Amino acid sequence: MPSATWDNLDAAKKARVLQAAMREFGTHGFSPGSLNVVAREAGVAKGSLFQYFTDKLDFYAVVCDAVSTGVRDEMAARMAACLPRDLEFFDRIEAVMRLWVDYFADHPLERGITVATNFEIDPEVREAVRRVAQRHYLEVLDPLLARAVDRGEISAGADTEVLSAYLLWLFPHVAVAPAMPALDAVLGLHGQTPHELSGTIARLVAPLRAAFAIEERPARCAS
Amino acid sequence: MPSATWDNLDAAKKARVLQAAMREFGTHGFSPGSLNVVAREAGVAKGSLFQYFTDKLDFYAVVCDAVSTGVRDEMAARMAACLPRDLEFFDRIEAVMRLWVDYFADHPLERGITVATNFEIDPEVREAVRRVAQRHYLEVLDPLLARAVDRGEISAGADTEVLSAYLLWLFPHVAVAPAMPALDAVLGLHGQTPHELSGTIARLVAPLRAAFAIEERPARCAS
Amino acid sequence: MPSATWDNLDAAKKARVLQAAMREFGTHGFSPGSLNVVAREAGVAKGSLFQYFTDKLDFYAVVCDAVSTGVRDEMAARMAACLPRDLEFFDRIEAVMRLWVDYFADHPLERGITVATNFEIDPEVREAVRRVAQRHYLEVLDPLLARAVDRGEISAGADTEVLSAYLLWLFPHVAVAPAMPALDAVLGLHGQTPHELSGTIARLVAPLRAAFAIEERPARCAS
Amino acid sequence: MPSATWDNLDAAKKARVLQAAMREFGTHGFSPGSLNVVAREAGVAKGSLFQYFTDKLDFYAVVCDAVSTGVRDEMAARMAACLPRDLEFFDRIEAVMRLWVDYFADHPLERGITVATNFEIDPEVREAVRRVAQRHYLEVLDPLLARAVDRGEISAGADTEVLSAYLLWLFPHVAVAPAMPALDAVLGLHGQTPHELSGTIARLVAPLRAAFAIEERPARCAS
DNA sequence: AATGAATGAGAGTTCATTCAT
DNA sequence: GATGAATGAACTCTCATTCAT
Repeated sequence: MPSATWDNLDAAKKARVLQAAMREFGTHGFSPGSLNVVAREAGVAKGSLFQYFTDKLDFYAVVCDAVSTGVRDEMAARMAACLPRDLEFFDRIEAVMRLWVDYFADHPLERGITVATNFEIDPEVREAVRRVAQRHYLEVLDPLLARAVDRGEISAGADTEVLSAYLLWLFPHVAVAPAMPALDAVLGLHGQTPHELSGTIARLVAPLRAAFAIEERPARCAS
Repeated sequence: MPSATWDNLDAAKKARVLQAAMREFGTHGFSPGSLNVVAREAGVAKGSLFQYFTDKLDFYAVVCDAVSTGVRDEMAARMAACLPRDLEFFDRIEAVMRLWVDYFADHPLERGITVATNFEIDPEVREAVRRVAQRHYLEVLDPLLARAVDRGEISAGADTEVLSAYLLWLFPHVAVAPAMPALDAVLGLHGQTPHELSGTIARLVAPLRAAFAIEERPARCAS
Repeated sequence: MPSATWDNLDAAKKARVLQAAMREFGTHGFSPGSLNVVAREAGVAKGSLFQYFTDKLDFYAVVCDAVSTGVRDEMAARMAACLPRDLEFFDRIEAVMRLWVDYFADHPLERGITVATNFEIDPEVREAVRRVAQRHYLEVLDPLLARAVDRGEISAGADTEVLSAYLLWLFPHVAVAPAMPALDAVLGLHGQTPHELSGTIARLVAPLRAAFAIEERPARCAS
Repeated sequence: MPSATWDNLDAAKKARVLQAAMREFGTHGFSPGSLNVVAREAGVAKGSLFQYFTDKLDFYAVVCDAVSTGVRDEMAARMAACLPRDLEFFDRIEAVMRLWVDYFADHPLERGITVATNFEIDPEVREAVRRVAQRHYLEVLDPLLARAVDRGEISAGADTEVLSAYLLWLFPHVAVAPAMPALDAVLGLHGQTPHELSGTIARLVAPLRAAFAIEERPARCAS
């Protein structure tokens, strides 16, 4: 519940504040993130932040909300622009994931907040921040899934909830792991080139495809 | 690199320090966790902590290491005690996962540290803490996987790295999600009864089984 | 010295501002009382307060002045309405004190400001606020005293200044103590019922009566 | 509940802290009093105050307690040293009051805290601070009163509670009013010379004497 | 080896006041 | 005349770390 002051704020200043907050919270997370630093980097008075937001958490929630909304919109646009109309479901998932990875590779600030959102340990904060992000993910995924079921690309009886759960883990994981040392210990996602990532995505999607797709493809997944 | 002083410390005091640290870091994570609180709750002088450890991070690393070692040992014992000799691989994974879930349900302190380890955002800290935990996981998983390949329960050409990656996500997830609101948005893991959890585990393992197992079971997974 | 803007202000808004200020300053006193809160609760802009008044102290003085004027007027009205014409002086004092107590019991806002006025510690603020209140008290008391002397109810040579001083302490004390824990330690004024208060008032007035009245009553005061 | 650290503190530093606190709280009261200022003037680190005391209120309570204990002890000593053995009760009260006034005239710091204690508006703070002071007052007054009753200087049936209440008001009033402008509006206590004060004290005690004393003196009090 | 007092930087938050609109 | 955004100083309180004992 940011104040009207925030809503009506000069767009440039708003952007500066958001940007500084994304950098700070994205680097250190919520609790260790410092409002002093945000204010300084944004070039606004510390007190001003408290005229925009009721408290630190409110501020953080707004930042995360703005980011996940922005990301979803941007992704929707890219999906509309770049994806062929009638890709099979898992091919589409792979394609989206690659767009996703590309986007976050180019947007370290958004990536930082995504990390912070997914790695928040405090229950109250996580609650405030994560539900929104998950909703945005699901609003993109659910229609894709529904369409896949409709078109018979996924077997009617498939456990789509579990599929959702896996995808909801996969998406942030591949977005974030390439820039996060010591996150993924097996596939070596950290530091992979775009080309390598593309391959890794295919490998990661393969089991889901094997398990869920009505196949005209081979079900076994070879390395 | 804890000091010799720490290594030679009276066992009871050592236990008190570890316990207090588990509670504090497990509740708030590394950075917001307070050494003041740990010292107070452990009943040792604040200064003593700095004679045992070089700094906060060193301390934290030792705590996390101790926990993940302890968990692995305990799990190894339980697996030896409770698991039938010749379970098929995925049946065994499910069984282990249930043991895992039971263990963490009864050990909130260890669960807390597991959460903190998996949700650490600071790269330096994560590095210090997470590699160890992952190594312990893999030391349990890898032999199981190797045996499964040996016994032909997994197809020879299967992408076992990807399987590892999935399992490495699944294990902490099911251990931790039941006690963490707003973590899992789809399957409702939070607050599930042991019986429900058992079913959820089966659902989560099903796709991996479908994708990787040499089947005598049906490959499709229905909800 | 409130501005003309304040004087000409829409009566309803004026009332809202005064009311909010009474609540805030009456609860916390001058220095800890917050203009932010007053403005918010009154539904006026923070800046407006500074158009009505030169600064916080000016504002506070106006509020206190308004309250003590209002109280005096109300008390004058009640005295005219409720008091028999020819009560003896100390009987009248007791009666007035009971009216007084009743009034403040029903007017927590006015009571709050009375407390704040009497408990202000900062000399400049106290000066600005207390002289007015005392003048109002004395404008009520002095005529009563004068009449009493005139009518021979108080001995001609009596030290009426001292009597004034005592009454000037007694009135706010009994008005305020019933609602203030830890003010009066001996008589237990805090939390007394109206009936008990009536008795306490009689006890408190008794020594003054004994010392100052030309007696047709017994001079000793028994408990 | 100050910490052991405080209790064992180097006496000189303790004195510096107490002195600085008396000055600050005595001048501005509890809430507007600044711990920053206290720390600076005492020459200790801000953080140190929080190792001595749990919070500001705890600190303040300790300061007030120390002051009222000190004052009572000093007064007891002076009473023992300066007062003739068998003064009549009200003569004694007057004498004590003069000692009292002298003491506070020479001890502005103690006077400041006495003011702050008696003028605290916040109920929680007042409770924490005032009960102690009142207890100290009563521990001095009650024996005097008891002795007076014993010796038949006060009539057996007298309402000694009311007498206590008056004295409990009189003592701090005369101690404090000479240095506080705008406190007393009638007797002009502010700025009186010691000699004038002595007379004022006699005038103030006179009515109580008239009302309560078994008289060999005239009961009427003339100005 | 153990202690715990001392530190000062920094945390989030509130404040009265200013002034451009 | 009314507004409310902006400010930066000040607030209480916590922190990891040092070091003399």
